[in-house]
Amino acid sequence: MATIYDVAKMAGVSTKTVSRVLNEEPLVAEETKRKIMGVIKQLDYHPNAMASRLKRQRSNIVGFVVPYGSEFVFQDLNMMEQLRGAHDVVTQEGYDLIVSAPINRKDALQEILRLVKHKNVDGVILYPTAGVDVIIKELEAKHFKYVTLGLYKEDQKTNFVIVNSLAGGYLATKHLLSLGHRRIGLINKPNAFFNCCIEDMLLTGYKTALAETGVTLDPEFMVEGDYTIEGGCQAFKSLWENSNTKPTAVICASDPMAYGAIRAIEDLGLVAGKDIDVVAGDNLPLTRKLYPYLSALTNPSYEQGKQAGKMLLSIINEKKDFPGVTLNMEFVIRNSNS
Amino acid sequence: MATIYDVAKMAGVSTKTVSRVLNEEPLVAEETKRKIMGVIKQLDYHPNAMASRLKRQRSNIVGFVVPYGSEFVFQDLNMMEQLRGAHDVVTQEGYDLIVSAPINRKDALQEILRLVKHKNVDGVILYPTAGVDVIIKELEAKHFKYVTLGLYKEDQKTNFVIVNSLAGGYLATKHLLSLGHRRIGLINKPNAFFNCCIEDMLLTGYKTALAETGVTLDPEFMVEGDYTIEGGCQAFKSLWENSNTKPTAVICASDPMAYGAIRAIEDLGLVAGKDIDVVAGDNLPLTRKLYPYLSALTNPSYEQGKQAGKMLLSIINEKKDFPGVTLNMEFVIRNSNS
DNA sequence: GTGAAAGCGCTAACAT
DNA sequence: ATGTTAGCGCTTTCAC
Repeated sequence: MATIYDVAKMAGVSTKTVSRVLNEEPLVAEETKRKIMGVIKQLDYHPNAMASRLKRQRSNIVGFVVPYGSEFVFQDLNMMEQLRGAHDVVTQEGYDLIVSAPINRKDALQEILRLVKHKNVDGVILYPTAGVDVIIKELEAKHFKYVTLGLYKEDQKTNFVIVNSLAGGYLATKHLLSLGHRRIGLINKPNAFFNCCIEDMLLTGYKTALAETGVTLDPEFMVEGDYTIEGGCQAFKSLWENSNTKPTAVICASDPMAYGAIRAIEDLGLVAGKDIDVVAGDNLPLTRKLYPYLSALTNPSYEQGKQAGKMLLSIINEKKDFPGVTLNMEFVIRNSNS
Repeated sequence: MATIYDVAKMAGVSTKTVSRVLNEEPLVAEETKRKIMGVIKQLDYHPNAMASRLKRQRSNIVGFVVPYGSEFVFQDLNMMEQLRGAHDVVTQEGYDLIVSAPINRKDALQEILRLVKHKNVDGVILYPTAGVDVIIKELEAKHFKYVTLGLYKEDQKTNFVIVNSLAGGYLATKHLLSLGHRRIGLINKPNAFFNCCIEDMLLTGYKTALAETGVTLDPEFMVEGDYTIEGGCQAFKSLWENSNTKPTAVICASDPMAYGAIRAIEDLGLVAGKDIDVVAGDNLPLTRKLYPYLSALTNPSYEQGKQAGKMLLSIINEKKDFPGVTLNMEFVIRNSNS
């Protein structure tokens, strides 16, 4: 493989001049430049990234570390959307993206440190999970760059991108109320799944809308799922069995749980979207195709990943923290009477 | 950040000895080793990956390049399964995985060369798409390492992992025949989607099974989808409209097409799995959860990714090509009368 | 506008 | 069993 020396020699210039051309620095005579470019093409020369990284002390790679193991992750379409958003924005800016999905939470924490301490990456995007606060303290002490998808502590002010579901929850509930529903189930996310410390805004929106309309809150209608299809199915069934007056509609905090709820509804011999109105929680592309009639909260997970990637690059380049960003969940009404 | 010199100085040894300890070479006295380990811990020293890579001329990173843009890719669960398989096996072996999903095919080809020529990665996993043969020729000329997921030319002998759907297609058809079906639709993959040059084994299996049972092949029952949900939906509808005697069962070459077919069936007021038997083409985890009653071909995409990753590492480490691997699609019967 | 030489942090010959 | 020294291929002072 040709090196910068070969190019320099053949062009009859110094390596520095070649380097200048490579890095598009000014102050190179047009002619020298043309000549060098010619030699580069002729030798099919490509600067060795490893060498320039060592010298620059920059890998131009960012890491995306996910907890819970690859099995979970690559099938979680929301996470994939976040990943996609991060991928798109960092590759756009000339960075590469390393994806790492260690098998369990403890490994994930170690993985973050491995990537960063050995200078494998210039920064990481990570999820707040139990124990992550210790890791982040260490990152900060050593000035390693990171962005969290969610809050890792209540008073986190910087370096995060989160989604607030308040408006979504409110609008979804309002919508169902306006359709005449008075017994609205809520299959919520588990109380401490990704982030341990933010208020449950979906629930708040739900409660607010009910209160505004003068509908009394029935604890029987609020259950927890675990974000999965099975969880949604079970949750709906327990909702149904344990409530004296059956719900006529249900809001699910995630799309997979909505899939599960729909299956549960069908198992009861009812028709989702007709006998029981269902609102999905993410509005994934897949959902729009599988159940086009479903009204849905819209989880901006792609945008979240994108913002996180963008923020991480800013943090890396400007060597300072950035204020956190909060995205809002929206709500999309679709025709439920298909 | 501490360097190997700091460690060497503090431990009162040479950098080489520290290096020996780091790389777990033998021939280091137990005591020196212990002392060095102590210093390493004390300084929280971590070898700089960029430096060792430059010296070793190895990045310890492999690339996974997907065509068709991130939007397509991160929502394609089969591709994600392949990615997951590759991820799991390469991370296990101490490599990192760069995922790159350029927006169009032409970019993807350039992306492969970029990753490899600049020594960003030690090798790439790639898909055979139109034009890839030129790229691969270049890779081979420069001894860059690669593995293809599919065949990029008819007579490819090495460095690929493919899935043969012959047995799956045969068994699926046989199964439907044994249930009494005589008019079996086939929603096949488009004639040249990923790989341009392998025989359509699914079709062969289908035809063989029909012939064996003495059922005459009806061209009306064979349509092409485009791998997507919408494509499957449309394909089933055209199958239905254009056939004089309607099919009573349908085999879909991919899971998303099965989802689409099911929607089409429902749109006709029929019940999938009862009025019309549906066989899905991948048996993705999601499918098992969404439509648990569906019999399905089983696309070993996770295994495919794993094998590809493994093969790539072998190619990198042993500096020679490896014979291609063919995995078989299997067939899983589930209860269709739910 | 261009070049000489030092050095990023590690590993590998080749000593001893 | 351990140390010395010379790079890996680039970028970067600083000088001209």
